[in-house]
Amino acid sequence: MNENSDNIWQDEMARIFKLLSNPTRLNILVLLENHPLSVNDIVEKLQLSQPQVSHQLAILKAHQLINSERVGKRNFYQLDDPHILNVIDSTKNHVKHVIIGKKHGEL
Amino acid sequence: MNENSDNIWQDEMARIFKLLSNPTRLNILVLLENHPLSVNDIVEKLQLSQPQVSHQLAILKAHQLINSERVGKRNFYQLDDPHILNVIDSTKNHVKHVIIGKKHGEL
DNA sequence: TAAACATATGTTAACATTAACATATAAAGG
DNA sequence: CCTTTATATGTTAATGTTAACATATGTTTA
Repeated sequence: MNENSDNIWQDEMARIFKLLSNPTRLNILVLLENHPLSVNDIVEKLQLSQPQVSHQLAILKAHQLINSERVGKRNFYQLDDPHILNVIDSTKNHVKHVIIGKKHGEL
Repeated sequence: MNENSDNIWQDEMARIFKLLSNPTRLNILVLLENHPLSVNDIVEKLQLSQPQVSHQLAILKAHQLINSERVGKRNFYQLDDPHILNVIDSTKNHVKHVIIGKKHGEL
């Protein structure tokens, strides 16, 4: 009956998935899983250009996946919603499933 | 220490998220959450062209998110990996979080 | 307030994705 | 074996995304 009320979320969901579908952004999110980091921290850890990191951070922030706090000269970014870690984690499980063993029923 | 061993999955994860980032594909997956459906079933439920549905089904199948079985003239598709439902579900939670109440700590 | 540092923004070209259409294949029934 | 039904595939144009670069902004400290 309200099997259809979920449709409301689908568009927004697609938007979230699009955010996560970029390896750079995904890497950033995973880095932030443990602790807040400055832009430069991320630049160094991921070996990317500063503008690119800033750009992706801006996108992630615009969609409320992360937030930032200024400390002196530096901007520290951190995850804004722990749920997103669940998303990433669930996907990790799916990926393991695909990579390791192929299918379940079918072989 | 092996905080880095997860990096192996990130590329494949990004690929999965890309699959989920298309509203059409997402709609299809959600439809299949409950029961296998033929191509035409999906066409009717989603009001899309048959070629487009077939095309997206092919993509989903190529990435092992669904599989198909021929019954007479029809091809029935179903989810191949229940994990993917967890991914969708986790994301639903995140989306609710964003839409309903904005942030947690910050207000 | 100028210099140095940290980060953000704007622009554009390369590339990837999607949608729309025509057409091809495959099975079933007459 | 021809027709109908169900689905798949190929092609192309429109659109969206990413990466790379130059440059701008904001903060601190001398």
